[in-house]
Amino acid sequence: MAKIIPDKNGSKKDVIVQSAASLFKEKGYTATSMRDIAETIGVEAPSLYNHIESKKEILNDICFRIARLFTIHLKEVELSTGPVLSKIESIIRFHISMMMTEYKNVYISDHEWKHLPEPYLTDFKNQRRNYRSRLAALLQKGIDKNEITPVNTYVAVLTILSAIGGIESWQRSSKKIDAKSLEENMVNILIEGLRNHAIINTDKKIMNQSIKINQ
Amino acid sequence: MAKIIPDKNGSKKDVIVQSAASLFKEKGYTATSMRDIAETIGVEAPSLYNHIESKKEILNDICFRIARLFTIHLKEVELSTGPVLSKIESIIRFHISMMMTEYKNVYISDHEWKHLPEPYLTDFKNQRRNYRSRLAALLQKGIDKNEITPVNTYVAVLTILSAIGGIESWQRSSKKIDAKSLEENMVNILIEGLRNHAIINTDKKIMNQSIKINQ
DNA sequence: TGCAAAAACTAATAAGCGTTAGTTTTGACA
DNA sequence: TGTCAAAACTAACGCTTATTAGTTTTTGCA
Repeated sequence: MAKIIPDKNGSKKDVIVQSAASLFKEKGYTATSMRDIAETIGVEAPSLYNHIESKKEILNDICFRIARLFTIHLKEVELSTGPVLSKIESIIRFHISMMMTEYKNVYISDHEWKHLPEPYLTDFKNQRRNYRSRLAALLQKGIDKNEITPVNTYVAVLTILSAIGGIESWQRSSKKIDAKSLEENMVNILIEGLRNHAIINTDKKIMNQSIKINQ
Repeated sequence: MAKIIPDKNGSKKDVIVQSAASLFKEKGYTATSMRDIAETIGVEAPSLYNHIESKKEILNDICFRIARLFTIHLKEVELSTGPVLSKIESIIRFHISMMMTEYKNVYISDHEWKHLPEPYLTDFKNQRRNYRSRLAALLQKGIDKNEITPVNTYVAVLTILSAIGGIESWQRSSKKIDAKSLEENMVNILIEGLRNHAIINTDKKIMNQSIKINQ
């Protein structure tokens, strides 16, 4: 009789959720069965229900935990001081670091949220819309201050988010290119794409200084 | 007794494939049933099999048709003359125009290819790898010629492709922003992010001229 | 109009799905 | 060691799946 071995947290549920996450990422939520999840853990499918409510609950846990982490960081950046372009850079770097440390879960949150059950689906979509609006507002402030080149903020937000979200190999990045270099390249392309290159030199010094997160 | 009304091509299969595409885009391939597809057309599920081989064949048709269109265009660009940055711009604009005219199908080709059956899955992945390699080689040529800022070409390719692929609302873009402005904003962010801003002024004239596609 | 082919239908298949019920095993503690 | 709850198990439910078989209807043409 096999059993679920708890992780360092002591939570058997986390073992199930993270095993499921691997399969959701690889095969998609719908194509992954409870029997698939059970098999990778080494138990029978009904045993999972001693620890979780339903398959949908697993997806809920993944999507909302990731959404919360992003929202918390955005709040911190909004409350910080410094040039707008540096704030944007901080957000970009946070997204990249999330891709490094939480790749599977971020991927699922990005690609499988459609299968969330109501009313959670509506809630999730609202949170996402809210996040993007606030990011767009930040960009607009940068444009107003001549730090960022005049651009449609709606397009810019989606460009940034999907560019980062689209890199498939953040987690195994050591193969083709090391993580730090991956991050610097990506930040550079996006930040230079947004920077207002028409400004005078004295402003550049201001723009390149980094923000201070208020703890 | 309902029936399938052929489109202007005269092909009933195309009606099935495009109806399926709408559902695949909305609910995902696995979550879409043959009964779902049949219902939107107004027939019973088994009737579909008079025109198609299987559900998998539908996905195959969609993914490989889109892949072919991109490959054809890339070949044209490779055979054309002009500055590399203009070639890249042409590719970006083609991707954007594909998002406008073939949104559903491009989305499926991007997001549902995992469910292709072997050996088509392997074939598709090879085609995609090949496409990206050739795009990276093009970028490298631009870097060598000082048109493009030195950057990891692997990262740049994925940044470009996923940025374009990630804009979710190309087809209903008229709501928030018109198509032309969407395109110009996106091209601007990406091209400026790649441009080598350290070069001298006389080079700029060359870089801004457009390429000539050899017909 | 009559005939053949195309294309629709109904009924049914075997397989797989998430989940529940009821039972047995396990592990921690008295 | 005996007890009790936690957590595993087997069996099965009701439902959905893609697809096939066999039949009926529709369509295009002589």
